[in-house]
Amino acid sequence: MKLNPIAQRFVLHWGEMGSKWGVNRTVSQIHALLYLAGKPMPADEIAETLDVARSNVSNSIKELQNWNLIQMVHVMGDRRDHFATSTDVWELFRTVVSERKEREFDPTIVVLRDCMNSADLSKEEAAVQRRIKETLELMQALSAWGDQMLKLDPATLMKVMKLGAKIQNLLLPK
Amino acid sequence: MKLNPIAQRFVLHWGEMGSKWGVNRTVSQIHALLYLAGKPMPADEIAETLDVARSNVSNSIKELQNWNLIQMVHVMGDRRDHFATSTDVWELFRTVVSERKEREFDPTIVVLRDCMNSADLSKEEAAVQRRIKETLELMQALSAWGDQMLKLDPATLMKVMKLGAKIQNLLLPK
DNA sequence: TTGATGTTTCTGTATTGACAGAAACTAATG
DNA sequence: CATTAGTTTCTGTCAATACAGAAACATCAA
Repeated sequence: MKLNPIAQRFVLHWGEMGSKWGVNRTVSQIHALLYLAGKPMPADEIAETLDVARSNVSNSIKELQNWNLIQMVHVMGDRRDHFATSTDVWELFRTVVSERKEREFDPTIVVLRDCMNSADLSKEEAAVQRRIKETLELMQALSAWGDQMLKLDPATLMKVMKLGAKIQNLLLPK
Repeated sequence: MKLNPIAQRFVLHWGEMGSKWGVNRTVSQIHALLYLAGKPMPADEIAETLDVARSNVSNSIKELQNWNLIQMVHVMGDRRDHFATSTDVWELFRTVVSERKEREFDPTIVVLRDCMNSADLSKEEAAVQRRIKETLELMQALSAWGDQMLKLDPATLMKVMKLGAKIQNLLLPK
């Protein structure tokens, strides 16, 4: 599969973005490719299109599966595993946010709670205790809010976002 | 300055977290340290406390300054520059989100817009064009929403978050 | 059961980024 | 203006990660 200039630019840029956010470049590129392709692709074709080693693709696919971002599917008359991602950008967005939250946000909350419950806490100055507590509270609030937002359907979520800062008008008269 | 066990745990964990999100470990550690310390510290004391090279601290401080996360201050009777960060976790949160957005989110929007305006776009399948468009739209919506949320004061923002999914009740009767 | 096709794991190399230590530089003080 | 205290930049080393290529493994069809 040969990429047109725009698709190429998209895939390459997505790879760079991924890097900046701690995602392996090849992993992001593969996902971008499958998203644009919009149809299942076998691993060897992915490797060829992106010009990376077959084994690299294999490992990256495993990673994407762990992130629930791609599914394995089969094509009639083809023995090979094919891989596909959702073409619904909202669904992808929510999957990414939810996975990241689970593996890189919630664990921090656990650590902070742990700190708050530790016997060692009394050794710290009151101000330090307060700051840890405030950090925990902010993160918990964000976490609970995030969970609820993720449950809303895209259309509602979009409405909420469109509302933007006007939301405070709905808030006050209460 | 010697760190108590809890402070140490906090600082180390913050460093790990940073790494996962593409922030240099020392940079995150220094920021965590200054946050907990709650008072200005000179570079050499930071280096000693975290047990890293003086030069490493110097570079990391520069990075934190670029992120608007720390300020240089001076202490009476001390020639050295001291560095301090806000102890308001909300302010920190907003600074980080806003800086990240500016340098790693908005540029992607620019690239996507560019793609949409490119003459090459017609070479792509209609479905590809649509997906790029949808991606751009989602990111623009998020960006605009983020800008507005960042302008709200912490208390309001907290109320919005507390409201959570109940927000859709305010939305429907409209 | 054997060859063909496809997948996964392993091993070594290369690249990147982090970091220490030294050297160079700058500014303040007497 | 030289000495001291402090900061920044530079250079080389180290560690982590990404990656290619090969080998091992699995599955299917004849």
